[in-house]
Amino acid sequence: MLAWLVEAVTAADGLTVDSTANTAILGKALVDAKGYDVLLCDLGLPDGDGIDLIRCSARTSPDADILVITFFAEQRKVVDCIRAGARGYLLKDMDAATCVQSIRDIRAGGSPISPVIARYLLLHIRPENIESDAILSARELEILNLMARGFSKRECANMLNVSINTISTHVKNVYRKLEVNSRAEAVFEASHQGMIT
Amino acid sequence: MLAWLVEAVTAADGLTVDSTANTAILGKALVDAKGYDVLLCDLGLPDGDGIDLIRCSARTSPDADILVITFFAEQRKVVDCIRAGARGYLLKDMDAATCVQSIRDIRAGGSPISPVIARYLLLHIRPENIESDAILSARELEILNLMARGFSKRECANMLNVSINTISTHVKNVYRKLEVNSRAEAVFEASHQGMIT
DNA sequence: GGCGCCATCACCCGAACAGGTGATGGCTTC
DNA sequence: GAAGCCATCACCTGTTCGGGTGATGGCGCC
Repeated sequence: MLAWLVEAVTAADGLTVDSTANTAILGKALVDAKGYDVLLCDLGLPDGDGIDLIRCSARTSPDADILVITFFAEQRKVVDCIRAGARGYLLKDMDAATCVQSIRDIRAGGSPISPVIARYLLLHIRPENIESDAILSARELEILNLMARGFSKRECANMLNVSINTISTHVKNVYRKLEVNSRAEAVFEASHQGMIT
Repeated sequence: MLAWLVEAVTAADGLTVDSTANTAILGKALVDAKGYDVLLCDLGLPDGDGIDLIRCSARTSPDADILVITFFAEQRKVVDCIRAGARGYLLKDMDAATCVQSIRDIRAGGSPISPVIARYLLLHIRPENIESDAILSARELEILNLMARGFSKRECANMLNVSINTISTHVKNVYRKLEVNSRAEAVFEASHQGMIT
């Protein structure tokens, strides 16, 4: 696999292979040495997790693009890699042309991602909530936001120049609409549904 | 563009073009008629927003795959489309082969996404927070999660089979670590940092 | 013109909460 | 073996919150 990859990249116009490693320890040494533009990284290394390598590279060489090329397609691993700093994720079933094109894409600021992998990422984008969308009034949302920032009812009342009783009423209505019965739960729900940021 | 697309799809083995529309109103009629497997949708329609079409299709034909093919590459639009129900997003700069392959991919459960677009989605995945990661103990996190679900201290105490005083102590420590001083703020912060889901 | 929703305010009560102080034992880490 | 963190528990105080009931005026919609 490594040999195949090196051949494909070397054959491509304008791309050169700087160094290669087939273990996590050797890879770590290459990352520490810096000086690369793109890091192609597998996850299933024999002596360690490739994610650590990604994390390390993201810290020491933030300008380098990290492209994961692996067999693994578990949702958990995919998201972990992205969170660790990977900017592309290819499955080991693409052809040489796709691979080379992906390296060019990632260097151009894009994020080449195999369709199967991309589906996992899409699941992380919160879908629109058809029913419970914008059911809170502007005032209620405003107050809920203040609450999320830790302000008490009395503080909210002062900030909005209304009575604390008014705040209480609004809060109660928020609870009713979100079907919750505590401030923490309301903030949690609202945060989940993207109402507050 | 539409003609080019129809030609490419028709020429592909196993794919047929059911119907086409060049306005949002005509598109709406096709969506209402149902019976399609894949909806290729542009965003820049002359008489309406393509996102409404996506939203409508996602509701009436949830099993159909929606693939956005458009010039637009604004982050806002991209995320809105995904949230509305799109499962793929291609820029209008790919060749016929890529387009056809993408339709096959999306039908196979994948999500073909142009690299430029995918980068926007990656920005929506919360990166690892190197500093403030795992500063909460497992127990504290557990209790914070229960709190976010609306359970009171007493309820938490019963569920975890400990004293309510213990819960109080944990909660206080959470406040100290997150530098907050209310339950709502703690939940908000934790939710923001991805500690609770 | 009524119905619904919004925003505003008032009063009440019992429960919960924040914040403080203090204590114990266990478990790593240096 | 001392220091640090964790998990556990206790008691106290004043404040806040949740929930209930009730009221007013404004605005838009059919």
